[in-house]
Amino acid sequence: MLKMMGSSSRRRGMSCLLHSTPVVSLNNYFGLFHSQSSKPSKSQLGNLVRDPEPKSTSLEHALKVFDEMFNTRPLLSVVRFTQILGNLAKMKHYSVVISLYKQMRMLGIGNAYTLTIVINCYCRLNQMGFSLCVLGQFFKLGLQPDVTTFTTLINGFIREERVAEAARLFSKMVEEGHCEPNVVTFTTLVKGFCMMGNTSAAIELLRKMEKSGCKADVVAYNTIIDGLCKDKLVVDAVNLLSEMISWGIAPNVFTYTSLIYGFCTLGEWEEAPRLLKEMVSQNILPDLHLFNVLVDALCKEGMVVEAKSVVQMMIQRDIEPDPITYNSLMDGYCLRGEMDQAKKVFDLLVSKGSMVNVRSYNILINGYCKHKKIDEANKVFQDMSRRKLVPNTITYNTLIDGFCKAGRIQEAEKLFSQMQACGQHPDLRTYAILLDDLCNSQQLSTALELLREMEASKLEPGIVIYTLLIDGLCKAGEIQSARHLFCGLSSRQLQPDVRTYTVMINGLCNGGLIVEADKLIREMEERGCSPNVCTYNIIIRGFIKNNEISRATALIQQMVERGFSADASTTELIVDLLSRDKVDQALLQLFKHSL
DNA sequence: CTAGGGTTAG
Repeated sequence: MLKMMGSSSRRRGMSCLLHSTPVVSLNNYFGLFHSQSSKPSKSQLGNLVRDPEPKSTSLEHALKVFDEMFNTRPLLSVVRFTQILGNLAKMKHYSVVISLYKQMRMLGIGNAYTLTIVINCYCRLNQMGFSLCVLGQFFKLGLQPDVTTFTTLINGFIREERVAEAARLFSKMVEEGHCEPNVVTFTTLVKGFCMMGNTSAAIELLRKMEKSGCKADVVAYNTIIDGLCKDKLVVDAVNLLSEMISWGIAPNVFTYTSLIYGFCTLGEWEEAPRLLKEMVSQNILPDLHLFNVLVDALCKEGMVVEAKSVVQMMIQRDIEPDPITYNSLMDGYCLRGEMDQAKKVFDLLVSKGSMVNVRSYNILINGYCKHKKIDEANKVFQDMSRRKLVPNTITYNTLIDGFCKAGRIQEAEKLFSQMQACGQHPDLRTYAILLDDLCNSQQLSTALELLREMEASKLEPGIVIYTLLIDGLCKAGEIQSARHLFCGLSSRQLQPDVRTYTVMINGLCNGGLIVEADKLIREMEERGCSPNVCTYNIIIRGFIKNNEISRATALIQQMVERGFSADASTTELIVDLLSRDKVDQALLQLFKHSL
């Protein structure tokens, strides 16, 4: 049932192919850039781009320079040291920066810039605790953190999705008079609000920033436009585009990437070529990142042929597709079940040097699992070690799920032990997969044991896990235990969500506990959790089956009023009811309206 | 010499 109530309802795979023909023809995508003539020859470019190890060479160089600097007397200026640290940080050698800084500190070298770089490195390594320790060092060394330091810390919290703490630090910085936020500080927090899906708070903050005399720039607008597009509020995003242009702020390739993504996920395919034309006419050239977004959007809707034509176009424009491009394409083929094509893309990645990565493997393994080719999936999994690639938690979860769905529980359990032995930690999804399977095969005591194992480990089972178990218990007829688990949620600081309520209501209905089910659907509403279409269908079916016609009628009315409609099996029950003349004309009328 | 924006898998 959990599957039926599906979480992210993003349309995937075949369904859309059946219902919609792509609006945009290949010619539209191809024809776009024909006006642009001069292109550099590509073979040389390709060689340049594939410099085997640019990172490590400059890393070695930097380390050598640093070593000499440490041994030079008198010591060189702190600025020289800090410059190199900054460059290493830009090359993402965060832990290297940190260890070099520790050596610097022993020699007494370091200023506010140095410390800010170090804070940023800890943030990038998701080590906010250490970032805050470095903030403490400012005061110990008699240095003042500035707006950049605070912005870096705010960004660190946001990277860990700790948006409330980010906002608190922002206020603290202002209220305690440390420093005034600038456009970067505001934009950082705006991003945090967007990440939480609170785009209206993000826009409010943008307005507040402008009122405080701090002008928005292209990055600030891009951040909000992107947030809106991800929330499918593309109309609002386009309005902000007009607004920024009216202020004389020119959009760039980031702006267009977000907008194209937004329109594509709405299925408004004709907008992508239009926007591409519009940007090219303003001399903004699409880059690899933008093309990757387009390829992925097309693939997610099953339009792999079109995606492939975009890839052709990239190559024509001397933008080399990267592993991300090919991984998206592969996933597109997997979604359609065209596994031979997916494998071809995979082989292409392999042939292009070592462009395959763990993610490529995960995509292919998932494709095989979803199309019931578990042995193929297993073969691909075995192949990873030959390429010295280490399977991660996602790899194991995918394959474990595949084995479970194929009814091969023993192999699934073997993999579970193997992942722990290999040091890949099971996460909440791992447990969800196993619990779901144990529930489906009625092994409830094992499931409860696994729950206890989770509770004992560092992983805190979330509401999803409890919902799975409540559902399992209900289906096994253990309503009392299910109810007990449900009631215990609040003492575990967990809020039931719409699925938890629905699962519990379903259990109560199946157990004939109609009054209690009726009470629960009211209670969820009172607690700010509205029933969805699934909840209504389940409870209405439950009521009809228990011959509670008047309760069912009331809920049908409520459901219709809220714009939901009955699904096939509920409809069947209602039609049957009507044919047996069990209900009054009012319900008949109501039901006609709902169809 | 330090901070902010767009992409892929369960």
